[in-house]
Amino acid sequence: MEDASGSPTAPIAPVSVEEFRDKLAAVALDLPKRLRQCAEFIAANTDRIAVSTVSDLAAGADVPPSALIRFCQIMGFSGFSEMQKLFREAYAPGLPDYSLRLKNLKDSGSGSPSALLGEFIEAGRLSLESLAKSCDEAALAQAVTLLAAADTVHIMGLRRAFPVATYLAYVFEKMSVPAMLHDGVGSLDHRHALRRGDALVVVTFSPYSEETLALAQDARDRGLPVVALTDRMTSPVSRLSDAVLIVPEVDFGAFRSLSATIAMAITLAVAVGSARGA
Amino acid sequence: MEDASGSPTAPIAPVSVEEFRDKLAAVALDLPKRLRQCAEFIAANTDRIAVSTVSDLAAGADVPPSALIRFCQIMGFSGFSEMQKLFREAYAPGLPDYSLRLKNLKDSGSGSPSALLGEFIEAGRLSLESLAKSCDEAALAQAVTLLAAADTVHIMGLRRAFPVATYLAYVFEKMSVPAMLHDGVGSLDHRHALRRGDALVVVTFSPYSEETLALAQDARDRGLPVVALTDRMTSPVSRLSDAVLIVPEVDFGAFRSLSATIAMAITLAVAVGSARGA
DNA sequence: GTTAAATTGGAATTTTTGTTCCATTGTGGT
DNA sequence: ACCACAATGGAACAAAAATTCCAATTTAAC
Repeated sequence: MEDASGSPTAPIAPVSVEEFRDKLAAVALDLPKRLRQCAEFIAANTDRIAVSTVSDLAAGADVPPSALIRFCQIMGFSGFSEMQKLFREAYAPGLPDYSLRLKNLKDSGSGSPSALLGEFIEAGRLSLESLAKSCDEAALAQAVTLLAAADTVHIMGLRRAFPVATYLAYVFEKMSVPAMLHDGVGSLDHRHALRRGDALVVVTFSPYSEETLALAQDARDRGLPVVALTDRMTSPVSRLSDAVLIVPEVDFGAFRSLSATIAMAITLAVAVGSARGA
Repeated sequence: MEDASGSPTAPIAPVSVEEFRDKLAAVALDLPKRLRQCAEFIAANTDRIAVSTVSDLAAGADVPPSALIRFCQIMGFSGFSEMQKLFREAYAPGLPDYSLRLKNLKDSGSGSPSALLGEFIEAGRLSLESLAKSCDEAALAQAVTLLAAADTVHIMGLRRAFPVATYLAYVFEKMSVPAMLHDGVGSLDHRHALRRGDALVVVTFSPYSEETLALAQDARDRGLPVVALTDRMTSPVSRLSDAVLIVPEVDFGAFRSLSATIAMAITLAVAVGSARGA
């Protein structure tokens, strides 16, 4: 800790990408040759820092690795690793402590209702962000195509998937898409409602209910298109479906915020409605 | 190149992220437990492969590092490093900020399903943020108190509120809270199910359905506590309720994402369940 | 032109990370 | 109940990366 006041360059490390750029611009001007090369190369390739090694970047800047390290220290970091950390965290904000967050969620479950609400809001927000990143566009497009071509769209989902199923049915109706909601009441009574030219949407999360899987199997046997809205790619409906939409929902114990699932459901319904030209 | 034909799992490593996803979906289905955990975690966090170490990812998937390496080999790579290389090369710093990315989504292909999904995600996120700010803690606490003291909790909500009502019913059941879901099928048949000592939760949004309002009025006349989950302070249920929970849902087009409403519903149910259990 | 200070390159070292291997555990079939 | 096989976890190992250090070189000052 000898840099308390005497160092020519400020010893405080940037804590954000913006601060980093500012400091870089400030420092770059009066720097010896090799270090300036570092500064210029880094300025031009800031985005590569997160995924490169010291030697990669050093080679790119045409300097020895040690020079690059020295540059990092001038920027205020202890070394390259610490600098890289900044960029790695900036790339995936919020998600690194995913599992940690769930733990916090459980711990604070016994607190006040509004604290609980805060946690569920956070869970929902995480789910939505995650969905934005991991959405399989091809599968979504495929699902829309299949459903848009169907005569009647059948919807099946029980237990915690039931709210989603009812919501889908509601929006389909609003969009003038012929849709039928299957509840599990009279066991498999409704399966004969599936006719040639129809399509089936199944919504199911672990633990996957037998009735839902049975209906999907039935539809598949008859050659009808099946679209699945589920939680895991290894869900048993995957092998029964022509399009599988994975929604990465953040659970709290047995409970599911459904934010991402609802977003996916409404998207599906509206896109299908539009595609039909209704 | 010794992998020409003999290996049980296809030995050809993906050369693009798309190929990777396809292959992942193909192999994930028949995989033992730990390896499946790997597959699912990787599927949900594909974007973090480029900037993480083996132990980071293994910890996230809750498996030992060796299992993750084995998974990489099953995917056709020689090890983790080779797999990571693919993602480091494909690394595009195109998503600096979440909200910015959504803005781009709106601007670009406003007709495609994934653009639409972006819209709904954003709407949901805004709703959740808004709820976090505007939550009436006193009303929430009051609602929990009322419902925790009730014998049976009755739930009513139609049309677009119906999914929320079914969700509430589901979570109450999970929390061992005696609950009864009123659907509007046989008109007002169920109103006699409301008995002394019970409480009612109504969920209703503009335009407020007559049946829901009627049931709330009925409960109030009989002196039963009524909790309302609604969209406006000026909603007609307000004057009929002992606790009014306002959820500021952001609409997109004619549709309601329900993210904030679901978050409020699950909070209510879990808080009531805890209060009763304690 | 000589000397002192600063800068540089690269070898040596330390730390971290990735990979392999084997003993233990679990599972399905006779 | 036993055996054979597959899967698993973790310790030992190997590889690679980051960091330090010092001798060689350059630059600036007198």
